[in-house]
Amino acid sequence: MAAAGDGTVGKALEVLDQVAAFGRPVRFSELLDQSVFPKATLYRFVQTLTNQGMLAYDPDRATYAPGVRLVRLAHAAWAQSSLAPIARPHIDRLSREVGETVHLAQLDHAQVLYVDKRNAAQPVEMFSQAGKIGPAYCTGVGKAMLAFLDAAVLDKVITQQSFHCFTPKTLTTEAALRTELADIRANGYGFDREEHEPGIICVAVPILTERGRVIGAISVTSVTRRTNLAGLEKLVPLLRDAATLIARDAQNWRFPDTADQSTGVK
Amino acid sequence: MAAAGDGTVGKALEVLDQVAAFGRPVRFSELLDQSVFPKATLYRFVQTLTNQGMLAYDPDRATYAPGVRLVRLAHAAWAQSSLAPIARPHIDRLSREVGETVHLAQLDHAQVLYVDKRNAAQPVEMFSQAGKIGPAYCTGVGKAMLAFLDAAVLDKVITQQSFHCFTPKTLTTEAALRTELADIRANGYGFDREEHEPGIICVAVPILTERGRVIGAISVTSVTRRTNLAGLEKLVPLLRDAATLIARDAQNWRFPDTADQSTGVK
DNA sequence: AACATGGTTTCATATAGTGGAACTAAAGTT
DNA sequence: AACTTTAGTTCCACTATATGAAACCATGTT
Repeated sequence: MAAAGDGTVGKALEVLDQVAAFGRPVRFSELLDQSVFPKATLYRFVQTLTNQGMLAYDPDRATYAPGVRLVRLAHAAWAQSSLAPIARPHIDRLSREVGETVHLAQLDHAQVLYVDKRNAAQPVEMFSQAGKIGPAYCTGVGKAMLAFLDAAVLDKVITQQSFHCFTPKTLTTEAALRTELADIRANGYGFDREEHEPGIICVAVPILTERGRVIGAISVTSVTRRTNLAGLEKLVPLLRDAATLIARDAQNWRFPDTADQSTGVK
Repeated sequence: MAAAGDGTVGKALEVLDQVAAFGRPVRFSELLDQSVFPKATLYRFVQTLTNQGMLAYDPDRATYAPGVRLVRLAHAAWAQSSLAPIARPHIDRLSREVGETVHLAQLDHAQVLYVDKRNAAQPVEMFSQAGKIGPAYCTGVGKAMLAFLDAAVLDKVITQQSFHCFTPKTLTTEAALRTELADIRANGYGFDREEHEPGIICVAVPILTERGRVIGAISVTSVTRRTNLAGLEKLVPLLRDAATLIARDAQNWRFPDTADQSTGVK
């Protein structure tokens, strides 16, 4: 679990996560039911978060939902610390070249966070995709990233995997996963062999800094009726190129040294 | 000011905002310089926020930036407590009808937060637009929302306006703004008369619940070389219709009562 | 009128945050 | 190489702050 040991702040953020996890506005009592905190404590957290704008209270329905302040903060996060803006041109090109859906993901805690997605055919549907999360142990991008983590970090992250069985092909043991990761590390790329959803396969490569730190992963997704693993494997060079370019750009990315910061909406 | 009196959590979030405000990765010392907190305290906050994923630490450059966890949370915030998903079809239609840029905004603290934008010509560029903030006292959407706030709330919000002068036409006094707001309240719509940027004008209407609570605003933006205020005024009925429909949908919006919450990335 | 149910406030207690100061690491200067 | 400065991290005694049981206040229910 995300270190709940970070004192009061950590606990408050836990509550925030809890609200977000509901996926819909929740009543205080619903939160209370599944909360580890006693009534009064939870109440205070919710109050604090609300008048901080991290939660939004709907007085008509008496419900709480993640607040709009998060949207503002996320804009900054997405623009600065996600790879999305840097990777955008490369993702675009890759998606055009391969004619399939391309995902860009990063690790958030022990989960995969999709920060961008390009669908060959359809136009972009951003926020509805960016920000979504998925399991690390049974997705292409997830495994590609895990494979290149430091041993110590990996150990911690692995303990946090649910190993829930989504399909008959899902890897459900630590041992199986570790074997797979070794493979991926050796090859430099990995597959999702219908481990998360039946009929859905993908190839993924990690995005590594020069120092070898994983900063993300990209993948090309397809369906079994259209192609197979061998078909996807042919795309590896393209993926690798894109990943390399993204890593390079990320490395060189320097932020404007000075300049006036205006409020910024054109 | 956003009640900084919310104990430890409030303080930590203040730090988070501070980092986000930089608009680029920052070093610890830079934060310290402009922080109200003593070194050790600030240090602990930054630590906590970092291992909570709210901040991301770049070891190569020794800098902090808003973390990816925010992106995940924002996804939930955007999907649930912003009007964007509900408003989307109406914004789309409006933008097609008027052939101009349409903005959807909500209030965040005392600022305007743009949660969606539809550009008649170009395709959507989501995260790069949603999440941006702007001043309330000199934008169409801002004034439209302020005009319909409760007196008490408005008083507080007005004290938080900077009244920075962006153009010769910017309203720079509380009195001027209050007069303007009275007008807007009477008419049900308001203009931005190049108050924020020269050459940029817009009409805006508030989005009101049946009970009369402001929940957001929409605007149509144009440039002076293409049209004028009278031209924009003709669009008011269309805007009003859209706003009404959005309000209705927001009112009726009920979230799935039960159903299994899967991890959810297709 | 009695009784839930959902939400808010109080208050004594101790846990958890605070911040001055001391320390270490690394970079710059003489 | 010794010496200073700057940036980042850890210590720890002190007390401000968070805690949560319990009481309380609304509403709606039987």
